[in-house]
Amino acid sequence: MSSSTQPSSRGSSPPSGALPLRRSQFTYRNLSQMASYNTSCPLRVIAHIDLDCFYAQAEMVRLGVAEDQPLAVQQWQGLIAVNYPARAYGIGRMCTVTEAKKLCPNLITQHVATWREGEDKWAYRDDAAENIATDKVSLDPYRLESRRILATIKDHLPSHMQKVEKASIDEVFLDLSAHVHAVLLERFPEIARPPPSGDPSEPLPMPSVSALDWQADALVDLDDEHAEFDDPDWDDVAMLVASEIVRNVRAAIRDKLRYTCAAGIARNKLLSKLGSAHRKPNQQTVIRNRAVWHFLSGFKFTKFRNLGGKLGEQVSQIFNTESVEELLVVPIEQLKLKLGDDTGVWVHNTLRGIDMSEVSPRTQIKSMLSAKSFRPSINTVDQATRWLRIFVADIFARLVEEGVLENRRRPKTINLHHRHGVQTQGQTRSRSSPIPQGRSLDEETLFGLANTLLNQIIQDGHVWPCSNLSLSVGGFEDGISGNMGIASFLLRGEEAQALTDGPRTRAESKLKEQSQPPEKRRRIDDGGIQRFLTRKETPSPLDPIDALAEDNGAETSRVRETKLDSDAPSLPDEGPVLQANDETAIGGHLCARCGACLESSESLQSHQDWHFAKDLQEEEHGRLGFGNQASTTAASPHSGGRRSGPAAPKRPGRPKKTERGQQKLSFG
DNA sequence: TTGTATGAG
DNA sequence: GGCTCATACAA
Repeated sequence: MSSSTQPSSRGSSPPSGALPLRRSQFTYRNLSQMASYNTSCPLRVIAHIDLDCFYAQAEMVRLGVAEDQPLAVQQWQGLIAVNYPARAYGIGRMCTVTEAKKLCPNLITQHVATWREGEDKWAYRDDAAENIATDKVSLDPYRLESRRILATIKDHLPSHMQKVEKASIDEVFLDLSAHVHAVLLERFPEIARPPPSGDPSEPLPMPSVSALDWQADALVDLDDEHAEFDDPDWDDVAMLVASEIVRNVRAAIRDKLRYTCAAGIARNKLLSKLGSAHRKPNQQTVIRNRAVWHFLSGFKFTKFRNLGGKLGEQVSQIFNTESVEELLVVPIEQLKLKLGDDTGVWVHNTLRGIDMSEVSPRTQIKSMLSAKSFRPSINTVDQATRWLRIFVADIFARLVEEGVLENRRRPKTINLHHRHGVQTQGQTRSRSSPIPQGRSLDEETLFGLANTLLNQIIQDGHVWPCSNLSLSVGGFEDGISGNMGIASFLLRGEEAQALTDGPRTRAESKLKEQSQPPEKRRRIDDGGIQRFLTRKETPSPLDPIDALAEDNGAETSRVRETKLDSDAPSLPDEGPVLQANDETAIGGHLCARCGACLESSESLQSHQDWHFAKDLQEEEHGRLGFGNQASTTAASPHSGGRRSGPAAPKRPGRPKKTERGQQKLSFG
């Protein structure tokens, strides 16, 4: 196939004879769509940042070992992360500790921190591996480091343009569209002016540069033969700017925290994620729109997000191939027929690198779980109860970090899962119950609830032997900071009144509703198969509560705004472009802050007031830094760890890329 | 609301 | 494999 099968590729590019008056394939409207994070904007720029073998790096930083020191993180007799120096010795995932040591006698194998019955805090213990029967793993040290990294990332983005989604403990997505938009206007004054014709659908002039300076570090992924002859258009320039931003963010993470990471820059989450996995340690990859087809064609689709499991298996069974290229020729009707309409359409789009899913500005967790697999199974209520104590201690400590004590956030439900039988098999059951709201939540209360759930499970019989138990809390809700904060004076009448009625009452509920579209809660991020492009009429006001929340300690004292009316007025921007049938907000008032589409200027104003209030609220109880609260851990820098083991996550994608064409001048 | 499955790191 | 997380869907 050629790039013409690719949606966004410059399908019909004029003969390379350079007419100075050639127009961009993008319009003024497309440009302004960037400012509102319109998911169908063809100039959208998304980045995915992925820490290199995160747990291993965290231990390296904690222990202060040299960068080239082989190190692995051990969990019982296995390895859960291996740094790159160790991988050079052939140490990988499935290595046992002894094998790893044999391969590299110099290897440091640091065991993860553990909770231990009788102790009230997790800690790094020299004898953890031999105490699998009494210890339980704690990943807290990594959660804390994850927060520091997240804060650093946010610190290096403009306070009103931090659209960051924490995808996992060591990954984030950034929607850099608005940020890049601002940089473009600044660097290219010719497009900062309104369209000469006054018509937003007028094409932009071509960028005033004939070649882009992709720094060596930001490797561009190739094209097929001819595409490189086309002059760069605005999407290429946008990618370049984003690549600069990402390079700076990575440098900050490295300089301040001593962590390296890989990154991918592309037009959506799907592609940026594939991009970050493309060149692994400490590098970044740009996938320009014109290179998408070439980049994807070499993949097995089972490498794509959501196709790595049973769905992918099902697809490959039905069509008898795992190749993207081969599946690409299957008509969409065929996909719909075999997979169902929604899934069929989703697969069809995904194979083509089309993904309109939002970068959901969520950095807070929604549930927390503490679990233990019992190597020798446990067989008594007493044993189970003792584990519950540890689970509760673990979870409660984390709840404190989340601000339960200040009633900042608290969970609504508690669940206990149980697995009967041996090892990984055996049926699992669970029981859950609401967590009484009202009074403050303490450790004993939690323990009582957990015990009740345990008793319920026991009553159902078939409990012993038990091979796994896990306790989790979820359904977190934001509370109102006790002193009915500053936020309240911004609220009008009844809302303000309600605020005083007590924690988390109608006022909050109301605000919540307002921040989330009517019907259900809009599915902002990925997850489900369907729902990807199809809809998206009004850009959802991304749950602002979550949005800013986690900017913990970050001293990002934000300043008032309301500004950027400059781009807001571009209001009803809609995205023709991508064939994906998505018309967007029509005739609404867009909030430049979050992309929400309000019906009237009044509601827009009110909505912006809400942002203001929320900001103040956040500012008020500015979350404290995390670094310290680790209190418990005896961060004693001892090095002679134990064994080592397998590797870390992902790996470099396999596509065969023909690197080429990039360098040249920079902006005029 | 409660419980199970799936997918991911 | 073990330990977390998130989400969709069924009961």
